[in-house]
Order: sequence, then C-alpha cells, then structure tokens
Amino acid sequence: MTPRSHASRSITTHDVAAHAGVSQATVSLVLGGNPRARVAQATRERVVRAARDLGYRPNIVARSLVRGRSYTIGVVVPELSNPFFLDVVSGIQKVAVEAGYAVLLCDARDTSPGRHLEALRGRQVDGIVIDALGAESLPADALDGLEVVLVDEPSERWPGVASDAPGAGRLAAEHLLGLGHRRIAFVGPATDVHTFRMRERGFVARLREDGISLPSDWLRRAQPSIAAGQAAMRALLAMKDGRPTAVFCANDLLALGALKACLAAGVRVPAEMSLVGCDDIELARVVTPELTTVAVPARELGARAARILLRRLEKPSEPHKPQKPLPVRLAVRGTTARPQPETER
Amino acid sequence: MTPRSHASRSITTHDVAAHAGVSQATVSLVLGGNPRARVAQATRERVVRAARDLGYRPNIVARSLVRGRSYTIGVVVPELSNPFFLDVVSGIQKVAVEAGYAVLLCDARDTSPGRHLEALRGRQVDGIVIDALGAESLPADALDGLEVVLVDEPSERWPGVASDAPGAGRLAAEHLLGLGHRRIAFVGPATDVHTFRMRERGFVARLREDGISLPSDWLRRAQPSIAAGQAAMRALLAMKDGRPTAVFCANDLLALGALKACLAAGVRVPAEMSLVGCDDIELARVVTPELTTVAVPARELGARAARILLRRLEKPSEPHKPQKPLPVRLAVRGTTARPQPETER
DNA sequence: TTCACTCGCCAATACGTATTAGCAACTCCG
DNA sequence: CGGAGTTGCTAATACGTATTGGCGAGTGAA
Repeated sequence: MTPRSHASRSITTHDVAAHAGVSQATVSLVLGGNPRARVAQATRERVVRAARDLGYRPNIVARSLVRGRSYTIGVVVPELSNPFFLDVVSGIQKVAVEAGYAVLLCDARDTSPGRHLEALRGRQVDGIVIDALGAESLPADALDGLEVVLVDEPSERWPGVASDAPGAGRLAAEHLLGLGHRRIAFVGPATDVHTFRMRERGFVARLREDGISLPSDWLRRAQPSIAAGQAAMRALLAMKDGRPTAVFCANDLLALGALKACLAAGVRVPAEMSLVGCDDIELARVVTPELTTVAVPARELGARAARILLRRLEKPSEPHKPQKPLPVRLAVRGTTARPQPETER
Repeated sequence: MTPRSHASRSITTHDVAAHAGVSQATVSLVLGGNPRARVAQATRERVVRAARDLGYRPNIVARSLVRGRSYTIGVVVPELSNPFFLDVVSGIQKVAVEAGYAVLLCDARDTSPGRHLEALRGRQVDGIVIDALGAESLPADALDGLEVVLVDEPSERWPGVASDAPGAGRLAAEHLLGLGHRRIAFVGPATDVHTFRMRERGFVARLREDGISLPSDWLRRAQPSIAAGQAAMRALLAMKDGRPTAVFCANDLLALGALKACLAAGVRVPAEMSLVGCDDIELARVVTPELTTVAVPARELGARAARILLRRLEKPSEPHKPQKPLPVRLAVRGTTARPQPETER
C-alpha cells in the first residue's frame, strides 16, 4: 500500500501543517531556516510544537533540490591509510558537521580522482577539499562551478591552506646540524607532490648554508610508504664508502620504514644512526625508540580548509586572501642523538 | 542573471531533450536507469549522443527525491583512528562505490551515534552499517525505516557479519600453550563490546582445557588504545609475585602499547615476554619486533556487510540468512617465543 | 477496409521543500 | 471614515527527475 513496504512514510511539512492548522508554506517559513521570516509568535510556536509532536525531520534532499545546494562537501585525499590524511579529514569533518554539512570522503587510491569528482558532482556537492593531489592536472572542467579549497598544494586558481613545508625541512636540518651531524642523507618521495618538494628544498638549503651538500647517492627517492622507506634505508646502509650518520625522511611513514630497516640490520638508533621524520603522526610515538619528527598540524590544516570552503559557500563573492602557512614544530624524541665519534679506521 | 552567480547552471534532462528533439520524459527513459524501457534504438542513440555532447550528468538529488532513495549509505564506526575500522570502512566503500552508492562516514568519537544517525536520516540515507557499537542501545526509533547491517555485533533484529571472535581467542591461546607458556595474562578492553568479550571467552576456555586459569590480577581491563595497553603492561610488569611469560591482548592497539611498555622497561620481547595481539592491522608489521597476532579480515568484513546491505536495499522482502563468522588466522611473527627456562632462584 | 494489437513517444504529475507575489485584516493618522 | 502602510498568512510555483496512462501511428490478420 505504502510506497516503500518496510518504511512508514516520513513526516513532511504538509503533515505538520495539517496538525498545526496552517499551510505548508507557513511551516516551511518557520522551520526552513530564515529566522527573520514574518510569522506571528503564536503561530510559530504552534508549528514548532506540531513538528516536535510528530517527529518531523526536514528532508534535506528536497531542500537541496530547491535551493540548489546539497549541504554536502567532498574531500579527496591521496590515501587514507596514511594517518596524516586521516587527521586532515578529521579536522575537516569536525568543522563541516558542526556547520550542518555532510562529508563525502574519497580515497584516491581506490578510484581515480577524476571518477571520484564525477560521482561527487552527480551528488551535487557544494564544494570540495582536495589534499595534496595536483588539482591542476585534473580535466579542465572537472571542477567548474564548484568551490574548491586545496590543502598543501598551491594554485593561482583556488584558495588553499598549507603548512610551512620549507620550514619543516629547515627545522630538521637545523636539529641534525646542531647535534653535530655532517654526514646527512635524505629520503624523499618519488611522486611530485609540492609539499614534499618544499620540505626537501628547505632541508637542502639549510644544509648548504653550513657548507654541506648532499651526494646524489644520499638523496633517495621512494613511494611515501613504510615499505619504501625500509628499502631506501637498506640501500643507504649498504653503501660501500661510509654511510650517513643521520637521515631526514620527508614523511613519517618513510622514517618508520627507515627505523625498521635499521633495527633489522642491527644498526642502533640513535647511537649509530639518527632519524628525523615529518608529520608527527600518532605512530611516531608508538615505535621504540619514539621518532623525532617535525610536527605538522594536520587537524588544524583540515579545519582551516573547511572553514575557508564553508565561508566561500556562504558568500561566493568575497575574494580570498591568501593565508600564511601554518607553522611547524620540531618534536625531539628518541631517534636522534650526537653522532658517534669517528671509530672507523 | 543566473541563479548562482559563480556557477553555470547544470545541464538537465530538459536541455538534452531539446537538443535531441524529444521530450524530457523520453530522455529520462533512456538515461534514467531502467534499460528495458520501450524506446526505439534510433531515438535512444540520439538521446545518448545529445547527452554526451552537452556533458549531461544526472542530478542525483532530484532522482533521490522522486525515487525516495538517496543511493547513499551511512557508516558508523567507534573510532577511525583505529586502523582496523578504517579497513572495514575501506571494504564497505569499495563495494558501495562500485554499485553507485556514496558513503557518509561517521566517527562515533567526534559525535554521539545518536546525533550521527539524526544527520544521516535527514540526508535520507537508504541504509546504515554500524560497526561494533551496540545498535540495541540506540533510541528505539532511531533506526526505523532504515535497512541496517551490523558488523561484529550480533542482534536478533538486524542482519550482520562477524569474525570468528572466540576462534581468535582460541588460536592465541593455542599458540602460546604450544610454545610452552603456562603463566599467561590477558589484556581486554573495559568497554562492553561483544567481539572483545568473545575473544576473551575463547581464550579463557582454551586455557582452561589445559587446566590453566587466569588469576584475576592477570586479567587487565583497559580502553582499547595504545596508551591503555602500555599502562596495563606496566601494571603486569610491576607485579610482585612473579610476572606472566606471555600476554594476549584483545586487539593490536593494546598489544602495541604492551610491546612499548616492555621495551621501555628493558624487558626483552620475545625472550622474556611473549605478546600476541588481535586484528592484524598494518602497524603490527611496523614495530620491531613485528607483532604476532590473530589476523581478522577487516576489509572482507566490510565488503560483506556492504553487499548484504545493498542486496537488501534492492530486494527488501528477501529474508536474511545468517552468515557463518569469517575465519581468522594466526600470523606468527616476532613477539612470541618459548618461555625462558626458570632462572629465578 | 476494419479491428485488434503493439510500438514509440509524450503530457502530466509526483516527490518535499523554499520562495514569492499577493490577499485579507488590521493599525495608524488625518 | 478613507487611504496608506503593515502584518500574517497562503496559493502557486519551481527545483530536476521518474513514472504512468494514454494517444497516434504502424502492423498484421481477417
């Protein structure tokens, strides 16, 4: 009899209207947002009471259709399995949910960003946050008519937020130099992600200021994963003519892999090898020794991105003023120490 | 002039209809799903071509409104920061996205499950997957009219999928007994989660079969987190009258905490202390030594839950036949070994 | 040619809400 | 008491798609 056999039809504004003895339009005026609508106080109360009595819940789908807004945003990240991105998402989600927006989460590792965007557009998302994914390289019209905010990926076309990536590299370099290291290697991701490039640039620049250059052998490229970090470290450890005393990894996953490789090879950390990561994911404090790393405010990054996006959705006209990069901070833990005095003969 | 200043209006079925010289209804018949609608092949092709030329993309919001289905499902998990749940979600997402459904993800740690459900209902989700969250304890009507599938939480009312939790406990016990351990402790979560209770039950039962009972001091309760596992292990290590030679932790996070506590206290793992976790999250292979654990097929769990849900959405009438629990598997790694010969005097 | 039937398309309507134009009643002021 | 202005509500319509009943044209049989 009912359209959906297993579900009692939902309460609509019409039901509330009938119950309160007013028209559907009035119900919509009272409940539908705009609080400064001209409705008598008494009527307002009758409607609110009726809605409560019946357990009315607005149908966001219908509302979306008429307003042309879905109150939903999309988030695209490179891979959720990296806890860093999960933190970013968590920051986004918190802000969005508080503002009444829902979040559709897309992992670029499952499905290509292009297809994710197709799906998101079909669902009429109002805007998108794209994290470290090279929005420029998407099909030109894939983002037309959408508000977009980028995280850790600069662009002329869209606003964004970023952490101080060169600063992160500098901090790591400074720390290792301060401990007395001169033989320093770098493990950076092979993929061309802006943040990683900048971390590298800051790191190398700071080394150079102290007259230290990175032999090309000591600049390893790897996928940003634990396994790849492990492999890169193994390669470094196997070097014939002396190994570095310290390694900076462009993110924590790489550093964790490096740490694992050291421990597996019987290389003591930090006595024989100092390691610095970047991001400060929760994992950094799970391993033993705890990972020295450059802390990046992931949640805050996400929260800010969401706030920018929501603000632009409310006032599309307002021009965007570029934000300062979020500061990073060195977290000194157990994987760094002074280099051992030269014992090689 | 246009309704939304920054966005060119989307292409609708009306536009396609005009372009193809047919009515909107015909366009809808061709593009709107039902492939066995009576439309001449030539017309069909004209419409498809027009749609392609114009870049038509169906407005899922409008479709949802008329069909009373949103092609969106909700997923509620206890906490995304536990990678196990992330894997479950990833399994759900994969199946759902392939079937054209979107997933709204809710972390019960941000916001209470009740409020999440409110938000999900407002968005007219068609169904929900609830993971290990005691759906029974929700407000009675919170799930009315929704299809629900539970993960790792049995219920008379809704279908579900689960892993073989007692089996996991038994496997862990068997492994430790096989190595010769007799002084065995257990760290289980304090929260009343069915899966955890069952893991404990299977574990204790198997020990009892070998005539071993768990002194109440050696049955520690903790929040299912790394920090809590660490604290629980510290407590075990501080025991006056002899400590256990092996500990089974009800999930990997606890085990990782326990491992950390051992290493921090200078207790060698596995020489002086064997540790077994449960879940087999990726992290288990990051720490050194790698964690011996009972592998639970998280992604598969999620995928099955999603398949059940989608199937019920397609044919609501079909009765659900209970599934067998998914088998678990012991992954022997580096944190377990034979106990040291008694060296205490 | 006529009747019965099928095929292919379309007009009309529904979904639940937001929004606007406008009507009726009332207030205020001269 | 008449006109202008305000207040409080409603009727009507729109959003973009799905769906159905029905209509004209075509086909085949008699």
